[in-house]
Amino acid sequence: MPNPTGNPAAPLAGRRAQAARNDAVILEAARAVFLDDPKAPIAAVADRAGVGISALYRRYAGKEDLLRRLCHDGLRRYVAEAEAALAEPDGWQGFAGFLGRVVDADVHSLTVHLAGTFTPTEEMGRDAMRANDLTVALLERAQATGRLRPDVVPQDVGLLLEGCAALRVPDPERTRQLRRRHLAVLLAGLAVTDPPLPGPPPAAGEFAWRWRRAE
Amino acid sequence: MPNPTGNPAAPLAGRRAQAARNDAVILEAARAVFLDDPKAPIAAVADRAGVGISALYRRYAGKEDLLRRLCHDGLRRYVAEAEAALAEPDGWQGFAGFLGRVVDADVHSLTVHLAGTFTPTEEMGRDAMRANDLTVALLERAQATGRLRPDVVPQDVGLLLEGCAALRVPDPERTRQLRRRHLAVLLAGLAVTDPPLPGPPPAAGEFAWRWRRAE
DNA sequence: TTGTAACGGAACGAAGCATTCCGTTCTGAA
DNA sequence: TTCAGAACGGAATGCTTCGTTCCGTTACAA
Repeated sequence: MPNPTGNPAAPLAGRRAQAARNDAVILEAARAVFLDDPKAPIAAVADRAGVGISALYRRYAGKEDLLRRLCHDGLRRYVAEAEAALAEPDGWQGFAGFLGRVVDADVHSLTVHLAGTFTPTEEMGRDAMRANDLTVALLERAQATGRLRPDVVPQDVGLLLEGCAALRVPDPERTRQLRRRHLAVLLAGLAVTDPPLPGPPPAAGEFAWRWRRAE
Repeated sequence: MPNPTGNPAAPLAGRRAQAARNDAVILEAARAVFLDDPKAPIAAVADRAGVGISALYRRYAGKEDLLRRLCHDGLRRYVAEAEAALAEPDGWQGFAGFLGRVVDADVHSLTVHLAGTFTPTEEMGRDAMRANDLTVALLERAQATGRLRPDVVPQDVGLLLEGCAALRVPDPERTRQLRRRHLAVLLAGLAVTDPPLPGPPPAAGEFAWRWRRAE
């Protein structure tokens, strides 16, 4: 009985409304806390959300459940941004804008840094493959414009994002600015063909181990 | 009595020699372990070194002592590399080569990632200031050649290094290769003046908080 | 008025970890 | 050959942290 008033459009009120709002508050708090420290105790999330621990356990079976949810949300965000970027007419603009938005959203910390702390679902596996396909498409389209150096491979994208995500200061907005600055250097370096990139480029399955559960 | 044979040039032998060798083995193990995980238990260091825990405590008053030593060594390495780079005739080559060697040596993980886990000594403070001065000199010299974009500031160097240090895979040599690849993109982006870097550049004392002890 | 969804937070138990302690081994000088 | 002690291995200790459970309370809905 999701809406006891019988009016499907009426906003929830009273305790039910508070509970619904808590769903969002808790998720947001969890995002902030685990972004800051992937090993943070679950009590820190409750504190940040301003709720008790039981409010958390009412919604998630355990810490692993919450982590999985956060990671999956990040993955979905990545896919959504990539799809939006593919709709952009200019291939290079689409690629560059995509990176900027993904860096801003801190998607990388949500996915890679949390990987290994839970066993992924099958749906996450599918979404990850889709994310990979979209990345390839985005990259090839950008390279087709001639503005993106031809010797970057899809796996490089993840590494670029990781480099940006590593930058972190206490103030989130300042963090965003510094990452954008870092990304600007990287993009300038990607828009140039000389000198070519050194070393064996990262291979397709080279980072799969990240998703294996830490033993 | 460092050399009981009385011969100053004779190599140590027997138990004393083993102990001297252990000094190096332990330090090397600590480096590897804490590079991999700054929060690693001290027992992991002993395991990796193939010694017992007491061999560690014989040499260092506690974990904090060991961490401080490791960090200070990294700082000294940074200073040494910077001095060597200043001796190089070409300003741009000196700068680029410096970054490469510092990335290879993983100095950044040794310093910033370990910061906050111990109270620094005064000597470390002096060395840090010296490192800063050398970085400024290196940067200005590179900019004077016209090959380095004029809108990078000394604090950007630390951020570049941090981005590279974030990349890590199980195999150390592969890690080095991937970081070099990342650095190549960054250097290409630094060698170009357009577009200018966005956002307020990092300020002088903006990262001092990293060195305050975690409470 | 009352059943109950939602909650707050103390309590519990397990795990991890820095440090200490003690018994053992081996060196090197007498 | 003897033996004091440097060097060491690793179990024991005591403490902290953390995930999860449990129970009493609140306030809405009927």
